[in-house]
Amino acid sequence: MAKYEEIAKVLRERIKSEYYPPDSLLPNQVDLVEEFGASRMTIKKALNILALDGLIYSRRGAGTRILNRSFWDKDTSPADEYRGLSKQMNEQHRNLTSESIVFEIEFPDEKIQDKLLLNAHQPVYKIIRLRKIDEEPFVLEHTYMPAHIVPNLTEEHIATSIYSYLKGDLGLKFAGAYRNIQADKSDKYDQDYLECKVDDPILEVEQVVYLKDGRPVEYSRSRNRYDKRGYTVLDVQQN
Amino acid sequence: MAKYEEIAKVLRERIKSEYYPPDSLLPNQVDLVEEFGASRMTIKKALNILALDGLIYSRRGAGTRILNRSFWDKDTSPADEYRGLSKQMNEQHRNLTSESIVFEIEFPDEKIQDKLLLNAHQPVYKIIRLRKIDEEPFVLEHTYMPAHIVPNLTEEHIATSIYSYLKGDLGLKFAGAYRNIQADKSDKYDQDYLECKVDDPILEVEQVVYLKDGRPVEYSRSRNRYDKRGYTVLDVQQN
DNA sequence: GAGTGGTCTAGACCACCAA
DNA sequence: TGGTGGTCTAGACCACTCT
Repeated sequence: MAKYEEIAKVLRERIKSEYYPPDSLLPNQVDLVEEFGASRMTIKKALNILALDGLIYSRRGAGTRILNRSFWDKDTSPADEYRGLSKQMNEQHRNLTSESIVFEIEFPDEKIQDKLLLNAHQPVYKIIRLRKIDEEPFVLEHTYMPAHIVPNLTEEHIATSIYSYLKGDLGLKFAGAYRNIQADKSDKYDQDYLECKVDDPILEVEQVVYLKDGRPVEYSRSRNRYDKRGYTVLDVQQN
Repeated sequence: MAKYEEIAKVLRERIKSEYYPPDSLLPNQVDLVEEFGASRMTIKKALNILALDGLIYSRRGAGTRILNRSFWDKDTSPADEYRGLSKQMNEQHRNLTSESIVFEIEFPDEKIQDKLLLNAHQPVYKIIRLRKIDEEPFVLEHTYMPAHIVPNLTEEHIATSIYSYLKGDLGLKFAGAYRNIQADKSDKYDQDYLECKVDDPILEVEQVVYLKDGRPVEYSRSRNRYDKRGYTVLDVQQN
C-alpha cells in the first residue's frame, strides 16, 4: 500500500473516531508533513482521497475542515454491488441471504454480446438471484458473466458471495463500473419474488463492471424494492 | 486555469475529435512531458482528470488507453441539476422551457432547517417549477433556497436558469452535492403536471448543494418521469 | 501581513507488463 | 530486459483568507 494511502487511512480513522471532531480544522499540511515524515505532495494526495470521499473540505487560505457526516449516514446504502454487497451488510450486522433462482449457461443474445464485448459463440452464465435482509426480499438481480473469465462458478458461490470468489479465488482486479439508474413498473417476476404490489415501482440499477485489463466481467440489472433501497451519490466539484 | 487543467482540456478535445482514436494508446507520459513542457507530475495530474471522467485508463507497464465511449453517450443524461440543466440542453439543441408553478418566500419547517442548516427565523424561497423538453414535461422540481444567500431572486430567473443567476450575477462558487436517488409512486401533483398515469412510477433525485464556503444553498427534490429520464454514474476504482 | 492550501518542477526509484 | 506508469521528494512560487 502506497504511503499516501496509509496516511489517508490513519486520517480517516481519526475523523471517524472524532479524534478530529466534525466542523473542526485539520492540522495544516506543514504539520502533517512533519508528523508523517512525508513530502507535502504526498500529504496533499492523501487529503485528496478524503476530499473525494466527502470527509473533509479544503479551501485555499482557510484550512481544511472536517465535514458533517449526517447526510451521509442514512439507511440508504450506495448500491455498488461489485464491491460486494455481502461485505457491506456484515459490517452493519444485518443478516444477508441469497437465493439462487436461475443458474444456467447459455449463448448470449445481441444485447449481452454488445454489453460484454462477446461474440455469439462465447457462452455466458445467466444468474438470477434474490437477496434478502433479515428474511425480507429487497433486490432481484439479473446477472450475466462471461464463462471464460469466470470459470467454475457454482451455485454455492451464488448463494454466498460471487465477488469474494472473483477477487479472492480468481484474483480478478476491478477497474470500475458504468451504472444507469431508472425507475420502472414492477412486472410479474418482481411481484412474485420481491413480494411487492402490482402498482409498486421498482428502482433499477443497470451496470457493466470492468476489469483492470479492460474486459467487461458483468452485465446486470438489479431490481430493488422502492421502499427498501435507494442510491446515494456524492458529487465533488473539481474546482 | 491551472496548467494541468489546460493540458487535460487539450487532451480531452483530441479524444473527442478522435485524433486519438478509441482503443488506441495515448503517447507515453515522457513524450507528453516534452510536448507540453511540463513536469511529469503535472502530466500525471492532467491524465488523472481524464481517468476520473472515464475517457482513458492507465495500467502500469502497459500504457494509457483511450476508452470506448459507447456506453456513456446514451440519451439518459446525468441529473446534475446544479451544473445548470439549461446549459446541458442547449448543447444538445433541445428546446428546454421552465414553467413557474409556485414561487413564495416562507419560514422553513424542521426538515428544511436541518438540510439547509438554518433556524426557524431565516426565510427561504420555495420554488416549484416544471421543466419541459420540446414542450413535453419531464421533471417537476421542488426547491428550497435560503433567501439571504440568494437575494432578489425573481420569477424571471426561475423561468430561465436559476444557476446562471447564482454563478454569473451573484458569483457563487459550488463545492458539490449530496444526492439520494429513489423510486416512488406518483402523487396527484406529479400526475397533473408531468401528465403521467396513476400507476406510473417516479424517479426522485433528492439533493443538497453546497457552496465552497460550506454553506448549503439548495435543497431540492426532482421528480422525473420514469420514461424520460435516468441517472448515469461512472464509478472509477481508486486502485 | 501572516498563514494557509494549490501548483509546479527535476529528478529519482520502483512495480508492472510485454516481448 | 526495456519501456511503461505509480510514487515520492525537497523546495519553490503563487492565490487566497482572515484579521
